[in-house]
Amino acid sequence: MARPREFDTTEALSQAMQVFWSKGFKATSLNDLLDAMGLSKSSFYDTFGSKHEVFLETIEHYKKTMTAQFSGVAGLNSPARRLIESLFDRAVSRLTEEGGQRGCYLNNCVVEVALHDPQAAKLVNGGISLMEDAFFALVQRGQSEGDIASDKDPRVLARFLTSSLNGLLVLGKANPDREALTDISKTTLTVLG
Amino acid sequence: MARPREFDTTEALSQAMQVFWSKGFKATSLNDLLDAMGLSKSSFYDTFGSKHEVFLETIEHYKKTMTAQFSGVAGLNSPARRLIESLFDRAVSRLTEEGGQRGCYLNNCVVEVALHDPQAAKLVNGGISLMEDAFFALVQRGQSEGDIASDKDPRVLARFLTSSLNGLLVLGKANPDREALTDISKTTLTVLG
DNA sequence: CCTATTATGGACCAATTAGTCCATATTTTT
DNA sequence: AAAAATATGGACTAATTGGTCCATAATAGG
Repeated sequence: MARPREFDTTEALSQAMQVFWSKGFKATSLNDLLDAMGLSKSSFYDTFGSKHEVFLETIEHYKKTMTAQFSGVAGLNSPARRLIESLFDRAVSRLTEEGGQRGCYLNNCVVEVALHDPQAAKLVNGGISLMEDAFFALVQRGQSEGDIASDKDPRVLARFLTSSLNGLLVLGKANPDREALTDISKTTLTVLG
Repeated sequence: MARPREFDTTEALSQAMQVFWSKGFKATSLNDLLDAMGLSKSSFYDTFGSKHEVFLETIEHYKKTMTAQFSGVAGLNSPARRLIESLFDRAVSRLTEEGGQRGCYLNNCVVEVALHDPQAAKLVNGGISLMEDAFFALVQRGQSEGDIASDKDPRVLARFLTSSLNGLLVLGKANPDREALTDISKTTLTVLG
């Protein structure tokens, strides 16, 4: 019918997310976004509507990529318990890398914005649920594989792991001390039995 | 020598902290501050210098009040383990109260600001250390009282508790579901043995 | 009374904010 | 060739931002 879009929308969204992730919603200016996304102001508003709408879409985008990653991990045929451990290990590694202190995007969004932006809050909550569900599936598998104590409620363990991972990421953001983070990570995993 | 200050500086600081706590640093405007602190712009700048300086001072202020609270709790002669439990209980209660979802001020500051504000980051880190130290003292006491497993490194436990409490607060901010939060809290405490 | 300090309010500032509008040019499909 | 959609850049807006400056008034101690 007409001229096709020249830029990749999800790629642009991904770039926008990077900026929000690093600077937060409020501290990200329109120009920051335009630079990162490589768009003219006109294209930006034509395609995305407003700063806030892009923001909401980046949360959705994050959920998609995160679940893709998670289901990738869960699909590996290593023991589920090992997979859980490696998730925590990777978190510690990332936090102690240079520039790896951005934490979890959902986490950042909760803290900065959840209280005053119900739309964002809802999306973020969905994301956290996905995280919890992923842990839930892994815990169940771990229990049937015999690597995780079966007398414990998998839903409770999943919640605990979700909370712990978030705590780890916040603390690591504040002070990326590998030893302390490893301590925390290992202690957390002892709960699995 | 001269006319004395009419307002209470630490009271004003406390009010400023409330605003930052609710809205975050960036989203708090100068007018928000003036309203909350009950100061004229002139008095504000005379006394505090700038928005950023007030912000830093609110972090210090928080540390003072927090440590006061903590040492108040630690001074009680209930068993240390009970005190730790009650800290988590209170967190859950607060989170499930109306308007109790602001989380931990230090936590909020870390997430929003630590990456781009080294001065704030340093202060916040100090605050988190205080928290960890408070847990450390309680854990040690709990171990000598026989209520906490003595074969575990108290420093490690203290770090774990600090991280867990932060995770709990973030998750509760996202979704103040009493049942889920209680699950997490109880699971966390099982680590104490 | 004099001086030092504080308090207040308003004028003022330059910069930045998100967002609109428009005219123009470029591609595509029919 | 025409229609439909996209791209671009620049002009423009109204509001808000943090912050300065100043003139004036009140209040304390020496």
